[in-house]
Amino acid sequence: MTLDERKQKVLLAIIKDYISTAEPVGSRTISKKYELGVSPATIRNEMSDLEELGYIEQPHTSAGRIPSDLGYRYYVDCLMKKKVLSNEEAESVIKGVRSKARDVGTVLQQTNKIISNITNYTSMVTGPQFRKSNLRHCQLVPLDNGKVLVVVVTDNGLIQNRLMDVPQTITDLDLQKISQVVNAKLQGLTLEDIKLTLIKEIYFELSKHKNIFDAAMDLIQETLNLNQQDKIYLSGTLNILNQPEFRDIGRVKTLLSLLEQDKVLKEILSDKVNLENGINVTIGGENKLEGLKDCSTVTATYQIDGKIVGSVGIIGPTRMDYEKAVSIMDFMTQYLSQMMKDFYGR
Amino acid sequence: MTLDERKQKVLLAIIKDYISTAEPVGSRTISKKYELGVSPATIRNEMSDLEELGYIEQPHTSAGRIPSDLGYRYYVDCLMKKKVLSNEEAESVIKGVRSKARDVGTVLQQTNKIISNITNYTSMVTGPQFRKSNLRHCQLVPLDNGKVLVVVVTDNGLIQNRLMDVPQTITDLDLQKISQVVNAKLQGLTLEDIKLTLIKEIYFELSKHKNIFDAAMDLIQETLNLNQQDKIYLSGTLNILNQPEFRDIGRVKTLLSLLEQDKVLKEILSDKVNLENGINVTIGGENKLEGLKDCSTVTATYQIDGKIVGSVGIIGPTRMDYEKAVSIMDFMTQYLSQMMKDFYGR
DNA sequence: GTTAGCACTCCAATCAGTCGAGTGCTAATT
DNA sequence: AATTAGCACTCGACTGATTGGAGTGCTAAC
Repeated sequence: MTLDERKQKVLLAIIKDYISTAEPVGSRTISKKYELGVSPATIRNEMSDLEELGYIEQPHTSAGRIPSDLGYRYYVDCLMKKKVLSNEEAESVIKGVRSKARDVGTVLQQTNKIISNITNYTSMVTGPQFRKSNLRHCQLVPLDNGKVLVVVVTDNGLIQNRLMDVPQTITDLDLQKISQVVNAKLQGLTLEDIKLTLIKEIYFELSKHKNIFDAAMDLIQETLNLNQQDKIYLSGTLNILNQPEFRDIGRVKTLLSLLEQDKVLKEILSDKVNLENGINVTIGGENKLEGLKDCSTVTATYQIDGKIVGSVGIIGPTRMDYEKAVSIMDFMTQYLSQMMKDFYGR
Repeated sequence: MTLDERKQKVLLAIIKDYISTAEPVGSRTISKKYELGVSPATIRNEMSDLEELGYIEQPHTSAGRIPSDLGYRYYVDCLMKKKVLSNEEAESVIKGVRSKARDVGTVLQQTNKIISNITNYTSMVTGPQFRKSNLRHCQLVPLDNGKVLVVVVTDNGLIQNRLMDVPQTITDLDLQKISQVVNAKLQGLTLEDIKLTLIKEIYFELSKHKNIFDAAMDLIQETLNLNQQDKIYLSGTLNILNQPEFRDIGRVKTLLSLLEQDKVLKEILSDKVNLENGINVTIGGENKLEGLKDCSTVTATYQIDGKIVGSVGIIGPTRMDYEKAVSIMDFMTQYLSQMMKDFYGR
């Protein structure tokens, strides 16, 4: 559905004004603040039409209009201009991340923080997820007192370890041998591969040290699995308390409870991950979750070697500054892709 | 200061009633609900006295009375009976933790969760802190592509690791040798010991592999340091939203912002850690932090081999159910001490 | 020392009245 | 045919007055 030019202008004015003031906007305001060169009465007629078409609504008679979900949708899809971050802003972002960029975790966390600070909404990031990670190395490190440290490393750099007891009868040499066998047989394989065939083979070879081997396998499995349900970083949760639409404690509670659940965050981030462009906006009632009906989310993905490996998201009120949100997401995901290349790329 | 028996009863009644209803309590209520055998008028006189003494106060004329900080203090110190957890409750706690008790972190987290669930307040726990930890083991694990994994284990079970690049010219054997030397020289030592003397000695021995050794030392240092500024687990932050005294968004924000800062939590937990008994109650204005003036905290410590190594804390409104809070803290710290013995004790 | 009785205070809730912002309609204007 | 001025109308937000109830403090009687 396409609107004539003046209607577009009116809708745009309403949305912009409402986004910045959070108050219903009336015909007089528009004709004064935005230069359309027509009288309030004309605007009123246009508004009446726009309301009929479903793009705006009235909280009650004798109040101004506010955009409906559909109105926002039209705005995001057709009216909004893509803004690019100013050089200054970009600089400060880059500096903010670089200064602390030791490992992937910190970079993600830092990026996240910056997003929530700039936007004043809540933001979240998932770490790089690889479809299947391979076992890179497994090592049994003997400590004193019959304790053994099991270390598992995957090819995407995840490291997990666990302390375990072993009978004193097992020597360092035994451990070395186990390590060797495990590595020789399983290195480079995915979890599925490992599960499918090879275990029996090793069992045979290592039958003497069955329980140690079991423990090691346990950790390997856990580690290789862990990637898929990776950590989600969250930042700026309390920012929603600044939004006038969340002056009600009940709402705050509902939303904060949702944000506490990783499952929910994951759902938000992975919802429409397959879209071509990358940046995706979900407005108000478009959200599947009941508790997000008054919120909008902006999600995007970042890449390594052209493959999508993680996502970034913002949650704010439906009355969100979409222009800003989108432009920041755009910049940040590009930047993240860049940074990730340094860590993982070939 | 000691009060006559009837005044005590009246004060107790006011506090109990106020804790459970959050409404100022009047003389009539007391004479009806609590069996003191006297008329409202008499109660009024007593209340007037109690107010003069500073134990209760009136929000405004013609309202009932509410306990003052001093009143709560008297209650906690003199009037409150120590309750012991019922067998049922204790059972369910134990079950709740046991079922997931794989490592120390999970136990602490689980304990924490249970505390906040039972009390409906916010709770926090610090992990075991040892004054100085010793290096137990350091291992360089060669991976492919010239990557090396450095693993450091301390005697209290903390494990850290880091991936690093080394020139291809270094062989597995070199690495083994470095590991050996480092372990031989540094095992069992604290950070101070290591810093002071031995480094030069090793430098000499390993002069060929200076940069690898440097990296390893870096991680060792970091790991041995890490204990002191250990992780703090937090649970049930949103519970405060259930409290009527936090119906105001501004307050919620202040408090939640405080709880986001580890520094603040640490301060709360370590404030009076040296008291004999272990369980410590800080009421309203007794808190040093301005933002906690309307809150009370209950903190306690747990032990390993008789030494205090960590603390547990609850934060709630001043109108807190101190009896419940204290009894749960009592049980939980004992239980934690018990559990820790399994992990670390001799 | 205790209590009944009563005047008094103050909050909370309710209601009427007013104001102003904003609309929708109509008729006049361009 | 589109635009606009004018006007009646609606409705929420605010104001102020009124009322009811909970609770106190004081006094005098028991």
